[in-house]
Parts: sequence; C-alpha cells; structure tokens
Amino acid sequence: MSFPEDDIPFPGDLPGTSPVRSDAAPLAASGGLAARAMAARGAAAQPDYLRGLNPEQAEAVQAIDGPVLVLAGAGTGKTRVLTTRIAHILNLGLAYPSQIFAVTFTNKAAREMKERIALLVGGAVEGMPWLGTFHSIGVKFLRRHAELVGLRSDFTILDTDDVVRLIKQLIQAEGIDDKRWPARQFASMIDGWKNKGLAPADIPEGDSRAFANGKGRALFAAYQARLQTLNACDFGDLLCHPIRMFRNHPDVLKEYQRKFRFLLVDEYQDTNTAQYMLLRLLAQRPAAEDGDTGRRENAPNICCVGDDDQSIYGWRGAEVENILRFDRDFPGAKVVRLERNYRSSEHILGAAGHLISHNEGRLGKTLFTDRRDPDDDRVQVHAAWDSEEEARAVGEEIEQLQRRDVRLNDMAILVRASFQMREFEERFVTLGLNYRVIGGPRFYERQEIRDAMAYFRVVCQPADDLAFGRIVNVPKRGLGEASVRLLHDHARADDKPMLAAAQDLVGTDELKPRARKSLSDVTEQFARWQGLLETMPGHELAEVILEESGYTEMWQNDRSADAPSRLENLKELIETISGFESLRAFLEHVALVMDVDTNADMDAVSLMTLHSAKGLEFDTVFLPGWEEGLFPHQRALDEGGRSGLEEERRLAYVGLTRAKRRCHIWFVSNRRIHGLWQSTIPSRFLDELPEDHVEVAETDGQYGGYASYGRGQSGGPYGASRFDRAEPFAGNYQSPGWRRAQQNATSATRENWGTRSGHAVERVAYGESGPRARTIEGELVARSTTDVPSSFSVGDRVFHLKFGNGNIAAIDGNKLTIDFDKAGQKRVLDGFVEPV
DNA sequence: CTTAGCGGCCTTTTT
DNA sequence: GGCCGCTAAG
Repeated sequence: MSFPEDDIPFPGDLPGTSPVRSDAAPLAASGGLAARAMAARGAAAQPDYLRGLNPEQAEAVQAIDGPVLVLAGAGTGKTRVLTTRIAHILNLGLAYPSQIFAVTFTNKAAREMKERIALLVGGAVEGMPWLGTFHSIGVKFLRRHAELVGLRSDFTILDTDDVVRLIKQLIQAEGIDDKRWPARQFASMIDGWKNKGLAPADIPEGDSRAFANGKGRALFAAYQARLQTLNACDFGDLLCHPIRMFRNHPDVLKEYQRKFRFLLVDEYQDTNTAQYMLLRLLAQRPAAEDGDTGRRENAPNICCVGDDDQSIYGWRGAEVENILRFDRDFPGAKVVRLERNYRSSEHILGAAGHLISHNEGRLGKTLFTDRRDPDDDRVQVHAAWDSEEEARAVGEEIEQLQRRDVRLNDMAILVRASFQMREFEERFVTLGLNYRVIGGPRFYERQEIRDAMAYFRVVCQPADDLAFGRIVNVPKRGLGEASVRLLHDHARADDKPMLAAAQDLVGTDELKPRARKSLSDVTEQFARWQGLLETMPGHELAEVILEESGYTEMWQNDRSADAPSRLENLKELIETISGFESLRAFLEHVALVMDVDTNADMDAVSLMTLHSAKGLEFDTVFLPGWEEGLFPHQRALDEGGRSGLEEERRLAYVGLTRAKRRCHIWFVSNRRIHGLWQSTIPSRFLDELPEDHVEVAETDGQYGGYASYGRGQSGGPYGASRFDRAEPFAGNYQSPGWRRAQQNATSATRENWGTRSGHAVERVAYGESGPRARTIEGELVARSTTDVPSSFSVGDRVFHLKFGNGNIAAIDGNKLTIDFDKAGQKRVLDGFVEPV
C-alpha cells in the first residue's frame, strides 16, 4: 500500500524557531525513535516555541516517547500543549506531517487546532490529512477502502433525518405500528449500539427485545442491509466500518499502524467505546522486526488530553471510563496534570472547584491561579420572578457592561436547553442588541437546504434513493404517493436504485400519462446534470439544477412569510459551494461539518447551550435557568440517576469555568414549560457553591417587584439559607400547588432525596426550607397527576401567583385554561391556582 | 393528487 | 407553543 501524502516533505526550518536538527529525515519504520528524540532534545537549546510553557506543559509537550495522558483542567492551556507537541514532533523531524494522527471531538476544535498549528509551523499543517474529528477521519479510511466493507467509495453519508425516514420505511414494511414504535426511538437505539461498536449480531438479547416485541435485532439487520444497497453510511458507521475493516484485514491495519508514528487525542473524556476501539487498533505497535522487544520501543506514542471533570457527553455514549482507565490500557503511561489556570479569577475558580468537588469518582484536580485581584467580583447569583424578567435583567446588565466599554464579543449567555434562548433573543431584538446564536438551528437542517442538497446528492450518487424520494415531487410534479409507491416497488423488484427504475418505468404504460411525462422529464434532467458534473464548476451546476428543476421558482411563487429568507438561504448555499472544488467535495463537507461559520467580525453577545460552550472562554458569562428540573435537567436525573446528576454538575462546572472575570448566575421562580406555567425552585447547584466566592446580588426592584414577594420572616440579611434573600420562593412554597405536591409526594421521591448525601442535611438544618424543598422533588409528582381529574370546574374564580385573579374557561385534565383579569387567557397547571 | 384544517405529539445536549 | 402527520374535502 502506498500513501501518496507521505511524499509531501516537511520543511525543516520552522518560522521563528531555532533550527533544531533541520536535517533530520523522518525515521524508517524500525525504531530508534527514542534515542533520536533524546539526542535532539539534548543537543540544542530550547526552541522558541517551548519557551513560555510552564514546567508541566513543557513536560507534556516533550514526553513524545510512549503513552502520555495529560489531565488538563479548564483553562490550563490544553490546546497549546497539543499544538506545541505537534510542532515539536515536526521540528525534531520525527515524522512527516502526514504521519501524525490527531483527532478532536468537534469540527470547531479541529479547525482551531489547524489554525494554531499553522501559527507554529506554517503551511506544513496542510500536509496533515489525519487531523480532524473521529468521523472525518473515519470517512477518509472508508473512502480508501470502501470495498472492504461492501461499499463503493462514493457512498453517501446519511444524517439523522434520512436515517429516521429510512427506519420508518422499514418499520412500516415489517407491518409494525410506527406510532407505537417510533422510528426516532429506534434510530437512537441504533446510535447507542454503534457507539459501542456493536453489529446486529452483537447486541444484547434484552436490547433486541426492547423494541417492537423482539424485532429489534432483525430491524437493525434489515437497516444495515438497506444501507448497503443504498451505498450509504450513517454516522455510527463512520466509526464501526473502519473498526470492522481493520479487524478483518490485519494487513491494512498494519500499514496504518506503521504510518501513524504519533497519535494525539483531544477531549479524551468524550470518546465513546467505538472511538476507543478504533484508537486501540491504531495504537498497537506492529511487532518489531529487528528483534528488539524493549517495551518502550514498542509502546505506542499516543498522547490523550482530557479532563474528566468536563465529560458532558455521556448521554451520547461517551465513556468517562476511557480516561479513568488510561494507565491500565497503556501500561507505563506517563500522566501529566495541568492545574495552573490561566483563564479565570480566583473567585470563579473557587466557585467551580467547590461545586465539582461534590462529584465522586474523579481523578481529582484542583485548579489554581496566581491571579489575585481585589477588584475581581465574586460569582453573583440573581433571582428573577420569571424567565421574561430574567431576560430583561440580563439585557440590562449587558448594557451596563457595554457602557463600561466591555465588548459584546466578550460576553456570553450559556443556557441548559435551547428553548431558553428564545426569550433572550426576543429581548435582544427589542433592545437592538447584537447577538449571535452558536449551534442553534442549523443552516444545513433547513428544509430548503436539505431539498437542494437532495438534488445534488442524486446527481452525485444516483443510488441515493432517500434523496431521490425526498425531491421527486418537490416542486409538485403530479408524482404523488401512488406513483412513488409504484416506482419504489419496481426498484425493489429489480434491485436497482429508484432513479434507474424510473428510467425503465417511463418506457412502460404503468403510469398515467401525466405522471409518466413528469417522471420522464425528471429522469432526463438528472441524466443531463450528471453529464455536467465533470465539466461545470460546482456552484454553477448547483444553480442550474435549482433553476431547471423549478425548485427556485417554487419558492419565488410562495407567498408565505419565510419564502424570501429561504431564497436567501439558497443563494448563500450556492455561494458556499463556490468555495469548493466540486459539488462532491461540498457534499462531503456538509455531511461532516453541519455548522456554518458565523461572521466573527460583528460585535455581538454569544448565545449558546452549555454543551456548545465547551472549549470557549468569555470575559463575562451569564448562566440563566439554574432551577431544579431544568438544571439539573429532570430527564438527566430520571434517566441517569446519580451519574446523570454528576454529569449535570460537570456541565455547571463547564459553564462556570468559561468565565474569565465575571460570572452571573440566574434562577427564576416561574417558568413556562410546554406552554404551561410552572413554579420552580433554585437549583441544588446553587447550594453547592462556596460562600467565600459567591454573593447574592441585591436587586433594586425595578423589574416588577418579585423582591417584594413574600420576603420572609426568616430572611434577615444573613439568616438561614444563603438564598433566603431571594425569598420570592417562600411565597411559592406556600402556594396551593406546593402544598398539594407535598401531599402527593411519593415515598420513592423521598428516598431519592435521601440518597443525596449532605444535601438533605443542609436543607433540614435550615429548618423550614427542608421539608418544602423535598416537595419540590414533587415537581415531578405535580406533573404526573395528569390523569387525576381537576377539582375545579369551569367558571370558578381562582387566584394565580403570576397572573392574579381570573375565571376558569376550560379544563383539560389538570390543565386549566383561565381568563385572567389582567394577563388575558393562559394555560396553567391546576396545582398553581387556588380558589378565591 | 393536492390542499387546508385539525388533532395529537413532543420539547436536552450533537458528531 | 410549535411541528408533524393524518384526514376530509376540493
């Protein structure tokens, strides 16, 4: 096997570095690596790029021989270590750029790493084809060796949407009720299996039984078979196929093991089992051929960087275990801890560190900083009456900072769930405040974009039935369900793609003349476009396709409000394609990189989820929505139990550690969830913050007076719980809803509560809030009483804490529709109103 | 075959 | 509150 990219030589002299062994050619496969590295290290003065590293960082960079685990806390210069390490390897001439295997978890991280390496080694980074996400590297393996796993190298990568549609077809074909057994659910089961590297034959019997009365395994197998005939892969396959390929073809694996002289893994705590298996395969050293069996010589040069405290992707199969187990997986591993933080103030670190210390099973790191500025603010906790006021107050705070010349680019709002964003967006629009949503509704998930891409996909890959099925009748061509079904049946009978079957079908008289004409027209068009594929530039062809197919016209004729913006998006799509070599190259890019660059030059507040904030930092960070049920999220608790809670806590830790100087946490006492208003209580995480580094922000009451609400007897300035000062909740605890919830609380919830050691004690010690808080666990209970008929009747006069007095207009289970005197008609849970 | 209107559904995080 | 998909009517 040959690797063409290995021919690209690496320029020995690095810009801005002293010429260390610039004559060193990459070594032959048979080792001697350690010795030469040592020699190189000893022989020359420290290159520039090593200066300015602290001792631990330098150690991590220079320990290039054998396995290394770098436990890098938030803001300790993790990326710097990785990129410098790569530069170091290149500079010592220990490998060609193409012989370095470097994986990151997200596209963003890969991009950033590329940029930063480029700063160190210049254009050489272009010769690093194996720097990317696991998935993009998986694709690279597969394109080269597709035939080894039964694919052709022009296979399509399906996204979640395609997958769900395909599964739905299969479920229906099996005669299974797709209402009872939703395709979406099965798709996520498959995803889970593939994250573990399991094929249909490998899945546990119980898993198979768990779907459609035991048809799980058969469906999974049918799905895989279908992918095969479609010449397609889903996301999981991008990892599983390479694993299978390497296992079945040791010769191929061996070539890659030889090739990759250095392996680097970013965010190791986020790797799932499949990714781990792939790494293990690549990290095995081929047996030494010169008889040298010295262990260090054969130990893989693998360097994993991660932080167990920032593992937040357990829900999608990440195994923190991978990082906790590293030294057993790679015997003799060197472990380097980076604990010196360069990002955050002492208060922020103190708050974050204390919070995360509530987790068990950590490798344990304590971040420290030399930075001690008496002017640094403590972490501030604010209370608001409801989410609207929360958004208003945050907006106000932002404007104040703006007046103090803090740039909007230096501020971010990090939410737990994306639905929280809307309220902030609305507020910012009315304020005229620039904001940018990161990772929000994705460009490539929009309908018009997906339609357009479906056209492109069929042109590039005629066997892509899913894409074809999506657009045969878009715009409307009179090819309705009946015609498509007929076409589909033909395709299956002849075992050929639908497009090919269509060509046959138009030669018969099975279709009505009208449909036949349309179908024949489309197939001819596709044939024509395919002919242009090699000659016409991608973006021109794309434009031609959208024009000739009538797709653009369809939106031009559409009078709905969002039609113009859809046309705008299509334009942008064409624009983007022009930056690519070909339509094919573009499709590949999109399949892997679902996000699109946001214009960074605008000064704007960033709005994103906590998950997408990992790896970023901001001067000022706002963390709204710290309420039980939302954060920690109820579902994480329900499904993940204790480990779910710990993951939520890590998420909080990630949020806090994004902040450099200022961090504002908010919680509200009323939030609308699923269109219903619910009372909420402060997150337990608030109580896990250390007093020394946190202060409860005083409010001036200008935001609609929650502060005046039920300010309690207990609430002296420093009495009881620290959050008593945010006493609106005392009012809530006395609301009929809580009283009822308390009565309904099941023993299960109480036990649940009891398991949270320390916490309950703290609450109880504070008296009143203890038992009340327990009922808050009853928030769930309040929700689960849906089938209990409401004790109210239509016409009753009731009082609601947020909306005041009103009359019940309608009752649906425990959901009341109420005409409020002042607030208008609202839907609320009956637990939150009381008769007047 | 298409469209409009209605009902039932969900609603964490993402490569 | 919004989306999807179904149904009934054109």
